[in-house]
Amino acid sequence: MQDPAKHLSKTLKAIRKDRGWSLDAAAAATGVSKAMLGQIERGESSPTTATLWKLATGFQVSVTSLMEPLPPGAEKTLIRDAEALRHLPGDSGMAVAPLFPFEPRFGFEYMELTFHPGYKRLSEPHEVGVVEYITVISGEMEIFTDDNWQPLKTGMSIRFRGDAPHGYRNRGDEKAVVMTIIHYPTRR
Amino acid sequence: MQDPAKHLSKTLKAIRKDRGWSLDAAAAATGVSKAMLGQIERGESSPTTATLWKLATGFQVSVTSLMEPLPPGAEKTLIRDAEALRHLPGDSGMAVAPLFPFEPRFGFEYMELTFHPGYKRLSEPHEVGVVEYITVISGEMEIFTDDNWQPLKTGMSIRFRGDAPHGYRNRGDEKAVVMTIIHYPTRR
DNA sequence: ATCATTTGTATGCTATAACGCACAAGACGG
DNA sequence: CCGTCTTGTGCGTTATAGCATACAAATGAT
Repeated sequence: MQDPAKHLSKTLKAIRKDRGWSLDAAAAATGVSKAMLGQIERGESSPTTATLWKLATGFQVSVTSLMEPLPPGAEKTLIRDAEALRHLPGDSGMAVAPLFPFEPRFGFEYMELTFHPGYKRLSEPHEVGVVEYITVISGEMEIFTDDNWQPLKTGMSIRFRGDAPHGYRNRGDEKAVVMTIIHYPTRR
Repeated sequence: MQDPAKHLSKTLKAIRKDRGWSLDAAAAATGVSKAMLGQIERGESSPTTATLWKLATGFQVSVTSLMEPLPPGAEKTLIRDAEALRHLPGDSGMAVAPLFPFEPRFGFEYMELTFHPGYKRLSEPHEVGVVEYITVISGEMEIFTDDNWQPLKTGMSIRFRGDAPHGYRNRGDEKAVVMTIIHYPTRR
């Protein structure tokens, strides 16, 4: 997040110009007076949430896009090798390769997990609203969710609530490798 | 989006109560007077973007979470089998299995791509702010980004801008399978 | 019980968001 | 050159966001 006022004024004007709208046209579309629109664009006024709402709906954009400067820049290409990142935390039986850690602007983390034969773990519910994605890359495993164990073969994916009791286990005799996305709602 | 006023008042109070803060404590943390805080929580006042900013930073949450009602709930567990979903669009040489299509509240789509030997494709830049993640599940391939071809072996991942010219090719003699996440910025 | 402390709400006041209208600068055609 | 239209900005008024303070109800301690 940054200073919102400057961002708001700039993007608002940019959007309007992009559509070729005059202040009058924008006023008609949003229900906000053109005088106020001009002041906001010039940074002389900081609108209330009510008018912010009118602006967003009138322009058909999200409130977020008006408030949060989206690309915090520095969008560099990143390359990760799971082989190099993989490590065994504490108890083991499982290895984790944190490919792309959580970043607020994306809202999720992305990693590779390896479950060795016999591994089993029941996880406490996370923060409310968390959603987990799992794709089985090799081997087979089972996910506990909605009160039963769900078998997943290679190539299968599952999406389930992370804020409910859930678990992972590998009852096969070869290791299971999965890709995991954990999406957090509230921090976005 | 919904009526923001009610959402704001409710969530603001919920967050404050969740932390066990009094109006005084919240006022100290945010820099907004407790009288105003009370009015906002009661829906009697619609704050300006400036104070909305103070609230978000003081409570250490995103502006978005205060403005946009997040998950409409009903988070059912979903299971996808790439084998069943996989299909070849048009020209072919590539197969796509759309595991989890785009949903606004998550902000990304998630799919499996298969590139057959000899496949090559240069992609036009997408919408600005788009970021792509690719993990090579099997085989090897190359990604064109930042003006050169980046080789990726099995197990390697890359993250790059989708709003710049980029491409995919498979110069090996076995097919390459990758998992792809395409993240869209604040699209509505 | 009584007093002190902490809670949220109500009050009066100032700053400013928001409106409608009027105005000045440029564009275009006559 | 002169109307006429469109653009954005300036002005005066009203509505309300925002603050500081005072107040009433609840909580707690002795």
